[in-house]
Amino acid sequence: MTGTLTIGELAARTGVATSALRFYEERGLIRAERTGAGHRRFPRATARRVAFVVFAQRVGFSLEEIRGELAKLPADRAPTRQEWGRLSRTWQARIDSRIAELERLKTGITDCIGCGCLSLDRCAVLNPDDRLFRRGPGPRYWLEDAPDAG
Amino acid sequence: MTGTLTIGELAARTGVATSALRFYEERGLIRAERTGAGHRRFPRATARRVAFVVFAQRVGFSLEEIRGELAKLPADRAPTRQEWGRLSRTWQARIDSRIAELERLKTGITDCIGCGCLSLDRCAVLNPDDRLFRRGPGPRYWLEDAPDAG
DNA sequence: TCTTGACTTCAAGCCCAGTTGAAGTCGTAT
DNA sequence: ATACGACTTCAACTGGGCTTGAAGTCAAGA
Repeated sequence: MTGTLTIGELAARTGVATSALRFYEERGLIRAERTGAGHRRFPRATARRVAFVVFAQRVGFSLEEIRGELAKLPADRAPTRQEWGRLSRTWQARIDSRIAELERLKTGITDCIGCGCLSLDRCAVLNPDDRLFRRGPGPRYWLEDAPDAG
Repeated sequence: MTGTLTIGELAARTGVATSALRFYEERGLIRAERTGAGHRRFPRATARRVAFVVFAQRVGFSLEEIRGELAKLPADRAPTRQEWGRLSRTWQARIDSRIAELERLKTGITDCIGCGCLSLDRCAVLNPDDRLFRRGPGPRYWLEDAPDAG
């Protein structure tokens, strides 16, 4: 019980590879102090942050989005009940909109594709708010869903 | 009205770039005949297949998974009501399991991360069937969800 | 002393889902 | 005749999310 965790300990507790943890640190999702030898020492609260990263990725958020959410939490201590509550409410709102999209897609496959309605650019299922469906080039432009909403 | 579509026409009808359509053909998701000059001619039913690809990607399936689903449909004519019904039922089952996972994640963020339960490898939210959570190295091992189920 | 194991950095590589660009071929319109 | 636009192939590049490997540092144990 040292109060901090080595990268190996953190990896063991979270199931996330050390290489991934270094990558997350580089990307600003987690932070570590250094020992005299230059070794990382993570605050114990980091395990919760890593868990959040894993969960959020399952939901479909990019690391950059997750970084933005995590920036609202203190890096070196456990969040208060209030702080955690705020975070998890915005998180739940995002999940809800994701679920709503899936529901649309579920009926869309019969109603929309099945019937031959194929103007995807203006499709109400893919593009409910009449936003421009495609935004600029790049591999992942389909996957965004109003990332700045909420 | 030629009965078939050029790649440009298919792109215009679906909103999917010609480069992506060539990529889909290369990956076996769609098929085209060739004119004497080597130009692609797509059966009209291809537009429906492309729509399916776009929808399925929004849900979160990889092109390889989508290829597997599409392989159950005829490439060069519209699917019968039966064929389409079968496909959309398995599709809906997949969406349902995706939604169920999101519901688990939604409560998991407070119940599981919030309370400090951080044994992600054996976490019931991430890994409900007690499957091994991590399967081999590779960037995307979190994202799979029993791809061969159904 | 020497080896082992955990750590460090840095560069390169991998997979996915495409995009981009160069170089060339058609067919039609002017 | 020639220019234009739509098409072709092929190779190289992008971006996200890491992993892998090489080369080095440090502390503890046989």
